[in-house]
Amino acid sequence: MATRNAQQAAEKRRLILDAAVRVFARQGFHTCRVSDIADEAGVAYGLVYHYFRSKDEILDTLFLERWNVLLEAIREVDRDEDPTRTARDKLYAIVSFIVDSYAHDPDLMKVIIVEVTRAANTFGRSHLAGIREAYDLIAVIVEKAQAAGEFKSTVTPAFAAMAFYGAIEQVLTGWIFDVLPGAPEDVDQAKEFVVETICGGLEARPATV
Amino acid sequence: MATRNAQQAAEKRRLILDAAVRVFARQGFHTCRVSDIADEAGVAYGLVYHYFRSKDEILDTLFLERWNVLLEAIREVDRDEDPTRTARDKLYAIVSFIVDSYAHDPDLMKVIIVEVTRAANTFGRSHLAGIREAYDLIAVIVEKAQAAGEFKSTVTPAFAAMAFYGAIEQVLTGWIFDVLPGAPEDVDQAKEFVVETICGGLEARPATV
Amino acid sequence: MATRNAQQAAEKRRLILDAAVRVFARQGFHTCRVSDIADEAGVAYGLVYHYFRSKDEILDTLFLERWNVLLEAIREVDRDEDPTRTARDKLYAIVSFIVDSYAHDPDLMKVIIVEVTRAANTFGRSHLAGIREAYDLIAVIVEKAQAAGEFKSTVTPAFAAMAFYGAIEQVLTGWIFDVLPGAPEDVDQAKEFVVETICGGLEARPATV
Amino acid sequence: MATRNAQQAAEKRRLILDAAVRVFARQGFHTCRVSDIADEAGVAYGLVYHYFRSKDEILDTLFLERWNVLLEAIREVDRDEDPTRTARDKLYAIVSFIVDSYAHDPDLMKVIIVEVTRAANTFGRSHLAGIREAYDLIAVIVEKAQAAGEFKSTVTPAFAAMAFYGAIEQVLTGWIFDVLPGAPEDVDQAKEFVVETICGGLEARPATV
DNA sequence: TATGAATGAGTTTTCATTCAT
DNA sequence: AATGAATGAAAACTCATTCAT
Repeated sequence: MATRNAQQAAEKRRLILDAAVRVFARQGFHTCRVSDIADEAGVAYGLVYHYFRSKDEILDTLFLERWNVLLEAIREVDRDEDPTRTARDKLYAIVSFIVDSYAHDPDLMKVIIVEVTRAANTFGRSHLAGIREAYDLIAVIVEKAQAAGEFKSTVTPAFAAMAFYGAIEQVLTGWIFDVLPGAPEDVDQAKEFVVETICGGLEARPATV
Repeated sequence: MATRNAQQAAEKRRLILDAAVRVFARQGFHTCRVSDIADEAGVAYGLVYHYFRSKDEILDTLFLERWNVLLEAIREVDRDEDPTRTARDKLYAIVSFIVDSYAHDPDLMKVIIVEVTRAANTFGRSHLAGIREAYDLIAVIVEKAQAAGEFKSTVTPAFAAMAFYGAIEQVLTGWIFDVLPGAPEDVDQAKEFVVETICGGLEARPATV
Repeated sequence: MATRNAQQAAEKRRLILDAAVRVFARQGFHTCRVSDIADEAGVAYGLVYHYFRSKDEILDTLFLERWNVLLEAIREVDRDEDPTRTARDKLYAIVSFIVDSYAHDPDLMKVIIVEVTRAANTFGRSHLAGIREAYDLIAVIVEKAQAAGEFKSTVTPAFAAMAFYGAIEQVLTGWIFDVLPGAPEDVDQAKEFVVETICGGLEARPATV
Repeated sequence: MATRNAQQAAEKRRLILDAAVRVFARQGFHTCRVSDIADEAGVAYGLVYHYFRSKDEILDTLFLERWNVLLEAIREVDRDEDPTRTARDKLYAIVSFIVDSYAHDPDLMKVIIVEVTRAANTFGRSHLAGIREAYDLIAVIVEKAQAAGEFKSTVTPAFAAMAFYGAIEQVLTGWIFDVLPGAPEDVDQAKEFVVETICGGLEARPATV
């Protein structure tokens, strides 16, 4: 019985979180009201405050839920000790995960990027540690590849990580803003494009003998 | 006399704009109050509304002023018909301009990026045309380079432009968030780094004979 | 339970409306603040906005509530098909209703007249259709009386209606401004006075043989 | 020279007053801004405050200028000791003056009526003495007519004066609101209509033998 | 757990009035 | 006399959060 109720409660909570994603994506965190979330979820106003301490906590929850999954995915990639796996392949796995996340739930990724990751003054600041960890994990991959000779050492790993992550986020932004074609095949191709651009570079290679 | 007054008025207006940059950079657009701007500028509350219709208009003005300069700079690069000038060199000129803009007035660039360029729900949406123009101008450079054989045609120009611009903005974001070293020499080196990463790629090239 | 709450909510709404009547009557619509209404009602500031979208909406509500009752009363008089009922009697019923309304709630009638009916630039303009309907209904009574020979046809019905209604409103204004004696017996007598003046005229009739 | 300047000053003052009439009539006293008046007059903002202490003072000036002329006109009518002149004739002279005032400058009469005469909470209150004097002067005419047997004594003079004045103001209101035809011939006819209604009454008189 | 009424601090914006030139 | 920039008090309205039921 208690379990039953606990489960129902968890479902209501999820209902509110999912509604919040749609509302934040549509109107933006600052522009929407708590009542918009309640309306979207079809629950009473006050119930939102039964499950969450504040409006901020909803966004925090949303971000952390997803970001921890992302971090775990990157850690998993990094943990792989298969010596035959290239850095390019690892980076591909990361773009792939992020792009698939977007394809699966564009609203959620939009909220995470627009309201947290890129919000230098508000949520970005308070989640900096978590965000930074992603950068660092990517940097480690680059660092190892440089040590192994797969990557050149012309740029610092930290910098390379930022360029790589920035390219990904900007592509998602392109889809969000509708300035980049976002059909399913484009989304898939984007994974290759990012890796090819960052790893292979845009320049044509001189013919090798 | 009239000239004198007009000039003084223009200076007051500038005073307010400059104060707004500092306040927006420090507290964020949504979090600051109009009175913070007035206080920072050392003028009376109402004077802000004498020169600007609304708080929004201040940010719009700030963005447009700088963004038009940026667009003009990119157009200038694009316009250059010197056949010996490589695309890599043109892209370098663009990163250089943006990075120098940041070095010259970090607060202003922070505001432009954080509050406009990356604000998908509010100002970013309303300035989309201007933002998009920058992407398009960069895409044209890539397209020409592909046609000339300098760049591979593996990725679309539009995509390449996003990756390039995203890498730049992420580097600035790194400085803003203080997760990337931002000493003067780092700032200068970043120009090379971006171009080297995007044009040359991270991967070590196979030895050419 | 829900009924209980709905009823209590309706009572709070009424509390605010009644408080608004007193405040508008005392200070005038433009001169009072929303906080004055909240204070007078003994509720929190925000509650006013929980029940009404704006300060304007409060006055609109107040006006419409009462004016619709007035219109219905006039329609009722007009609807009466008793052929023995004179136009003078019908007009008496109308003055009577309006004057009794004033006697019953002077503040409300003051607000309606001062802030709506006579406010040509603001609320009067937006409620013109409703106000006009009252004039028209009165005009119809006059028209019928003219056709039946009870009234002379020297003035147009529309004009007669305005003169009649204007006389009434001015009497109320006299009470509001305290330039006309407003004791209970005066109020009662005013009904006769208006009808006698408008129907019978001020002039002494030549002796009839 | 000084005279010249004084005259020019007087003209500027008049320019502002005339502009204020148009602006008050169009937007209403409460809704317009002092800058609207300045713009309409084509003078600098601050000049309004050179000639008038406050926005209120402009309306006060406008009202008093015209109202004193009106009072003088009524006094003149009253002063007339010609024993053959009927009260009906005197009342006709008063309606005539007011209606002609409206025909000559509708905006000014609109402002006086809407913003002062009928504004029980603001200007009406402060100009009550002047307004009341008009009522009293009319009442005296009625009183004398009653004493002379021209008018019946069924209603008090004060009451009759209010009914008479109310009918006039309502007719002007009808024109202002555009619910009564206001062509030149209608305006002229209205004079007869008011007097005929108030003095002769609406009812058909029984045939006299 | 669920509801939605109640609270009141906070913020933008307006605009009459003053004042330096 | 004339200008219009400068001042700042005032007020409507918003909305996150609390609370009684």
